[in-house]
Amino acid sequence: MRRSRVKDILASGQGGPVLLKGWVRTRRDSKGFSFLELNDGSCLGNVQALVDHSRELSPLLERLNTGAACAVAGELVASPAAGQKWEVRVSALTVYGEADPETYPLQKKRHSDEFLRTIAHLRPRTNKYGAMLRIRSEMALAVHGFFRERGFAHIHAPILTGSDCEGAGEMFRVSSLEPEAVAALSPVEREAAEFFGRAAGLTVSGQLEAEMLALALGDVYTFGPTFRAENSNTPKHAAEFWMVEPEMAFADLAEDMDLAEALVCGLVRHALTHCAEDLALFVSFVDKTLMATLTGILDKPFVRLPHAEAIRVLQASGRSFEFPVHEGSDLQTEHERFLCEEHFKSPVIVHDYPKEIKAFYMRLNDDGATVAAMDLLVPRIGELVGGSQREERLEVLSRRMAEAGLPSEPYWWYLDSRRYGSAPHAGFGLGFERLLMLVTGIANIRDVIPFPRTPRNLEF
RNA sequence: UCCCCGGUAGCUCAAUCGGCAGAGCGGGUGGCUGUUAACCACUAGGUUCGCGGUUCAAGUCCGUGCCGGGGAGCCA
Repeated sequence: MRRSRVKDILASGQGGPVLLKGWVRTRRDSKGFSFLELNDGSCLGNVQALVDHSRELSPLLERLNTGAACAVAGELVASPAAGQKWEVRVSALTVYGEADPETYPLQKKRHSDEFLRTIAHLRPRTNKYGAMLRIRSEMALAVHGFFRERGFAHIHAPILTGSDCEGAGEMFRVSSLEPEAVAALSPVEREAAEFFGRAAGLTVSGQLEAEMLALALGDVYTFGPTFRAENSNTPKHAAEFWMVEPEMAFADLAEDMDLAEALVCGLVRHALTHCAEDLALFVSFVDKTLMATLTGILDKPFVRLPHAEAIRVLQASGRSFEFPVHEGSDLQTEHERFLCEEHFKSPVIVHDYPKEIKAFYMRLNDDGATVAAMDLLVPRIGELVGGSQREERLEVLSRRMAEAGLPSEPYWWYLDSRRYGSAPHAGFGLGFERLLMLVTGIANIRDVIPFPRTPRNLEF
């Protein structure tokens, strides 16, 4: 007999013979029989199983404590008691793996996020992390669905990269050489000995490669792991995270903002319609205002305002910020939060930043002072998306690189795309984990990644 | 990396002015009941994060290291 999933059992319309395999969430003993509550990860809910203290079943039942893995076979019947629609009358029991209650860390009680992080290998068995991981999976599929519907090609940007200076952040070095062997080598010898014959690292962004493919396939996107060796110790930074990076040929900044807004709204809408049960857990136990936040995002168009206008709003607010704002200054976290959480009470897209505070590849506007960049800010998270129209004019791009102090040789292939058939194009990066934080209300990025990598944390 | 806060039983926390180490939950044992965060009784459980110092006496005060959280910067 094939095993039934809890999800299907709970939704089934009729009883009958059933085989269920899962992990014991709790066991309640009565005189003569016990209740087992089983979860198999297919959904938030459990199925209650009724086990008689018969001569055959009792010895097996005693081995089934919270956390143990087992199979129950029996009859699915309507439950006579309140609390559940169905229950399984167990006729046969198999114990796959016991869980010693003296040492099994998960108890039938609420645990702190901090404690659960120390047992990241077991926390997916809790309601909260199970729900988060199901939503994470569903959101990843929704990303692909969103772009597929719009005719974007999913492309795989390399994870190993030789371009050292993409400007997005500190890069992890990758080498196949033994550290002891390297110590004895001169820089030139080392380069020759390296696997790639040159320094290599983990990608900090697939953007440059995505641009090449957008200039061939039209509309493309990458969705993959990204690595930053920044010593960032905050609830919204991780050393390894997943980023969604669309890139559109023949698109300008306005179309870029349109896409970002559509993507965020599309994903939020998808969560509301496809993850309702798991989302309800976060509404009850993590963030009471979550529903209002999510529906608020869908309610009205995002506010869009030029950077200079944002500065004026901040100056006119009468607020005394720790970092006073002035023309040309970058927005601090306190400013971003004020704009979207207090002033507009809405997601805000700030665009057309002073060129001095943005990357070299962003398209220089006609004013010569600003670039066609945009940041999408959302309540609580801050920057969810960062993007721009790219500089497609070879001369301007070369000049901007020189101004930024970047050597042009390593970028010969990037510049080639501006030499041959260059075209306007635009794209952005969306932090997948930050999106999950937005959708679930989870406050720390370490809790939306199964095995988070942050400074000094590489266990599991 | 900087600033602030914290580290006490398996977990969440308390411990007054520096004066005998405590509770709830979880675990174990027994009881009871179609139970459902079950309930009742009993019970075991401690290098108070490490190192050094002050003191008759340190969980408590001082120094230092490690770890965790919050804020900032960097950004997705």
